[in-house]
Amino acid sequence: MFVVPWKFPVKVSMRGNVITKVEFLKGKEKTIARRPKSGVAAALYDNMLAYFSGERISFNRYEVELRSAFLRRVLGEVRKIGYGETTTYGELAKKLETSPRAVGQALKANPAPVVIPCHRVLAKRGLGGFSQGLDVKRELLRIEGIDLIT
DNA sequence: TATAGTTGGAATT
DNA sequence: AATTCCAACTATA
Repeated sequence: MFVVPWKFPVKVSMRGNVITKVEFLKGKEKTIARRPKSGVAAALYDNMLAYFSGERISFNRYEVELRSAFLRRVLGEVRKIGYGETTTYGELAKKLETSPRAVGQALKANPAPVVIPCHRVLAKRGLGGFSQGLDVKRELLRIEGIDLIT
């Protein structure tokens, strides 16, 4: 487990080389940022720092622990969304032949925001929701240069 | 199994 | 613009 310093510090939990959880602290908890010495964790830490400073980073090579097959299906599709691009719940639902609501649920259950870019999935009108807080979602979109209309 | 709740969307008033 | 219905999935009892 390690924490990446940012506007909203990011806490990353891992088991081996697999990411199990990513969360934003938003100043609620106090955790000291520290950098892993080596391995996948160190690479991820560096990638995150670069990402938050505006570099076009892809986290697709990192493995994330996903419980259900449905979650893997939906989030797998989400990971195909490129940097700076967006899609909607409806689009995903159509592609996966499911309902927009089910997609929303899967995204809410996403254990690793940022690594799996669920923030690039918006509602058809406006900007859906975000389990870690909408302020975080807006900030992430802003970093990638996506302008919100509403 | 039954039921209610979801980061939605479309239809209807 | 506000309300109502729909759909696929999950969590809970």
